[in-house]
Amino acid sequence: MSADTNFAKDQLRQIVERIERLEEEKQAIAADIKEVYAEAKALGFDTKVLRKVITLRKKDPQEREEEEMMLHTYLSALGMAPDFGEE
Amino acid sequence: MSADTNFAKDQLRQIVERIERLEEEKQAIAADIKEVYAEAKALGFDTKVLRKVITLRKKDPQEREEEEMMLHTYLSALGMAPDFGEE
Amino acid sequence: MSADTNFAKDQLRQIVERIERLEEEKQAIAADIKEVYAEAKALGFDTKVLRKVITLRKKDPQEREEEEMMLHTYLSALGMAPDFGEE
Amino acid sequence: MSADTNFAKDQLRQIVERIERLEEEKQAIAADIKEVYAEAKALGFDTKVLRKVITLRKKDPQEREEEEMMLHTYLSALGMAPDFGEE
DNA sequence: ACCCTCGAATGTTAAC
DNA sequence: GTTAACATTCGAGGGT
Repeated sequence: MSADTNFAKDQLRQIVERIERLEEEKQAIAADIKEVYAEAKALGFDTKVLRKVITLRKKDPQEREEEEMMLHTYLSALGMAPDFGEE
Repeated sequence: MSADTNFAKDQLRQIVERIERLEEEKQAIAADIKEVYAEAKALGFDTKVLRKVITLRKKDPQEREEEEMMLHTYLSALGMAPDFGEE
Repeated sequence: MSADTNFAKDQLRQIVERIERLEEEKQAIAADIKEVYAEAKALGFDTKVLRKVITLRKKDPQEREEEEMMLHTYLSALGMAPDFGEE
Repeated sequence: MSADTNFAKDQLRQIVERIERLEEEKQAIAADIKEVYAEAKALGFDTKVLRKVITLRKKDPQEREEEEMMLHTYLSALGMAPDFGEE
């Protein structure tokens, strides 16, 4: 088997290892998150609602952005956007 | 081969056919939607922005609901929700 | 506001309506598909496998084969090839 | 407002912060993984196949085999079994 | 204890 | 070719 092929093999092995290592870390963090929810539940919080809170807080900044875009939206579509002239 | 098995085979075949038929229809509609976007583009509309408009209009009713829930959210989490007492 | 702009507005409105109408139809069909899977399940079929069958039937056999070969190559490089040894 | 409620509020705040912190970390790792795939691609590897390799390595061989068997059963019923005839 | 609904994660495909 | 939207799939959580 050629040196090139062996080289490629080693590269592949390393790539796979790196990915698997990172995925383990990701899973570990996911487990931590689950744990926090479990604690919250033990403290009497409603986890379903808690998840919703997290989701909403995540989405909020996006929505602001989108609403801003919404203004440009119709204006652009109607050829009235400030930046674009009639072209 | 038993009658039961043949019966099962026929059922499977019918199920697969129905699903494939429905998926074709779904694809056809998806194609129609693409076409409308293409027309819109030809008319000078910005399709990216158009997609955003559609998305936002879809989300709006949901958001209202979610924001309403947001109020209950913290209240529930803090044991202050109207429905639940202190338990 | 100019006549042109009003015209553009109407166009936009119509486009949005057409897209939303089509998306509703698409959703309806998606619901039908779900229903068929539910029926299949009630009849004792494994929906997961059933989905795989549908997927397989969609794919081009040749492409599929090429992917399989490449997969085998990678697995071999990692010493994980099934059936065959190290070659 | 009661001391208890204030206490609950603080707990809630801390919980939310912890979760959000962990989710950030998770996202960071997800970004790292994407990066490794990008590198692999630059080195000439097929990322699609690579992802499949990773997936395969994760799965339990036994379960995998059972699924394969059931898949074969369904495909046979549809006259699509590979390698084997109608039996 | 099981099903079922929901949200997250992945894989695919189209647009630019 | 790269990025982002889209559809599908997988898994966890909650309800019955």
